[in-house]
Amino acid sequence: MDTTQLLKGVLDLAVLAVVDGEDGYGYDIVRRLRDGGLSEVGDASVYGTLRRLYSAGALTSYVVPSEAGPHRKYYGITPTGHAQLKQQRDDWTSFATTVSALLQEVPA
Amino acid sequence: MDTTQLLKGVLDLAVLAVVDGEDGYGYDIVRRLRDGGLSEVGDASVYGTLRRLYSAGALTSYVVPSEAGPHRKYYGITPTGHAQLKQQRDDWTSFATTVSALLQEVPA
DNA sequence: GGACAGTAGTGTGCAATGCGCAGTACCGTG
DNA sequence: CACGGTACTGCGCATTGCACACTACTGTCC
Repeated sequence: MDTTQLLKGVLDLAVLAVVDGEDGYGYDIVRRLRDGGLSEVGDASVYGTLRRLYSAGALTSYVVPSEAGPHRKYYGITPTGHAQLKQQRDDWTSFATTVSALLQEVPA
Repeated sequence: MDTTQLLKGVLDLAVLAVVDGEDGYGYDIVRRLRDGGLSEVGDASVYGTLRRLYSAGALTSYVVPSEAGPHRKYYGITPTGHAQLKQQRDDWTSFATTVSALLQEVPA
């Protein structure tokens, strides 16, 4: 099965939600998402999303020089990002409700 | 707000679900989807989806000559389509559950 | 009778986005 | 000092929803 298409439009939301809990860096965020159930998410997708959200002003970033390994680019959420998270969470909720309702319209 | 991206991967499912209840033609299906809550769905998207599903063998089609207006191309679901519907419905349900859970991981 | 609105379907090109893959860089271990 | 693991970046691709333009048929109103 291919949940790729379902991810579209939700990855932003998922990333924001994860970062909203606690700042994180790319690799870590990928792990958190996978642990959270989005096991099929690709790392490149997450990095791309982080960059996009950063460009949009939804995230801040600061580099923490390596302690063991390469540097880590941490991301934190901005007020803009928080607003976006809230908005998209509402969108998602109402959308999910609508779709679920549509699916149940069929009794037999 | 823009639910465009959310629609991706769900339109197939929505169309299958609607047709599963009763055969329908493009214009009619668009109306049913909009009435069902997907108010922002574009007509071209639905026609495109119908063609795609038909090519994939998930739908049959038969033309009913006009009674009042141009001809109508009706679509019905095939066993293949039914299987796909079932599969995608499960995918959706589990995906929606996962995402909802992710979103609630953040208490504050 | 002819312009026009409404219904129904098709084709084209575009934009967004997730992904695979390759590449870079840094660390500790054998 | 080669190698595997961690961390990040860049490139090109495929899918898919959408706007827009176009065809075609019917009934209505002037």
